[in-house]
Amino acid sequence: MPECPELHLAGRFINRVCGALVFAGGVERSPVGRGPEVPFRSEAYGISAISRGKELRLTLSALDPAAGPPPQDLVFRFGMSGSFRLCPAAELPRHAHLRFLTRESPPRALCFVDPRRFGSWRLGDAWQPERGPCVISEYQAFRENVLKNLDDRAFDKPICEVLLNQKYFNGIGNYLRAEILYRLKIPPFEKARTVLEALQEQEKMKKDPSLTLSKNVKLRQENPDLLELCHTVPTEVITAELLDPEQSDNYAAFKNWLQCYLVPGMSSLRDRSGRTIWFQGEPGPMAPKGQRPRKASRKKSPELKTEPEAEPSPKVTPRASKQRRRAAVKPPKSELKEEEKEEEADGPRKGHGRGRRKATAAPALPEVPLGVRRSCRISACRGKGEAGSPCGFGAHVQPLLCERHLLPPPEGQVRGQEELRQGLATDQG
DNA sequence: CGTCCACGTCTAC
DNA sequence: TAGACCTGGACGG
Repeated sequence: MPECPELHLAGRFINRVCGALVFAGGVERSPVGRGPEVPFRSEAYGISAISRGKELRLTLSALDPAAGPPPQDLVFRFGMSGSFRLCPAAELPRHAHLRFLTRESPPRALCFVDPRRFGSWRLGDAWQPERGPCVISEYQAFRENVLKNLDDRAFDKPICEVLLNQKYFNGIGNYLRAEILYRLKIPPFEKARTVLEALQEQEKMKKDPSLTLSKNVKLRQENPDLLELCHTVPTEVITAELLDPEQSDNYAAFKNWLQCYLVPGMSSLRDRSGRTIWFQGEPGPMAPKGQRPRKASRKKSPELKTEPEAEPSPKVTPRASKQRRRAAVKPPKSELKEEEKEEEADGPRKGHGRGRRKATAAPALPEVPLGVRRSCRISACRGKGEAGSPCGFGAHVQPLLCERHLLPPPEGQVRGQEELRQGLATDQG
């Protein structure tokens, strides 16, 4: 669960739940984990955590500093699927790549779980130097870092792409960028510098000395700018406790909170790095060409078919071509070995084993009209009792949204922001 | 069964 | 600026 709210909540979880626990022994690492062995061993140690943007630092400290080893720091990134869980050491979840064992009997394990293994850890206390200040915990520094560097070529890009640049927006990810831009109805492919320079102007107005302090505060709260939202939107997720690491199978509140990302009725496009940006309204001047905004509808393709959608340009989306190529070029390297290792590392599979795909020489297809891929893959309403999936909230989003909004919004008409306001803890009164 | 898609970086043309 | 790196859920045939 990997944008700054998830990292922050993971840290809070570790401090609250593990703060009272005593850990013992060495740190276990699965052979496929994307990080080094941890050279730390103590017969009684504690674990504390702190997050910064999309990184999380753990500190292992012997309870008796005089007798034990010196403290060991570790900095994690969660990739697309990383998380921390505390569970009985005898029932490790699959993909628990790093484990800290408690001294209890029976012991439990604090696990870094990461099915896709895009996450990693490094030894030492250093944050990744290229990453900017945290949008949550270092708001002022974050803001200044952006506004002082608007001449950087990085801001030549569309705002939606710049929001993923961790040098300036450490902690923002794909769902947050959509939610933030949506609150201000900023076209995602407006040039970043244009958006942010305008913000500098507003800055001056807000510093108008004729305003009383309280009026100024009110003005700011009622008219948050883009950079403020980069702080308050993720903070909403945290303070409203939408994502509870102890209830990792319950994404109900979070799904309910999303106003734009994955929401039926919203449009989406691929940005220049192939990531899906969700938005409402105009895409903006720098929108990639050859792609038409796609409406996410609750229903699946049949009605889309009726719409004549012959793609005028033969252009293929980057993603499409990418995936086709991957399918075609599939040289599995020494599979058996990998499979065994994974088996050992991640424990027995729960369900039906899915045999590895053979390298079927799927021929590289010629370009396919976009319309073919255009159909909405968001599932239809399924009601609540759906079994929880081990990771990812995407699969859960739809049912809940449908619960709340029993009817889909008519095409083209989207719920107003106010209607959706959740009265979350950002109001400060 | 196969294809598409996912909360993120990295590095190699 | 494409891939590469991965697993697994949803969906279509």
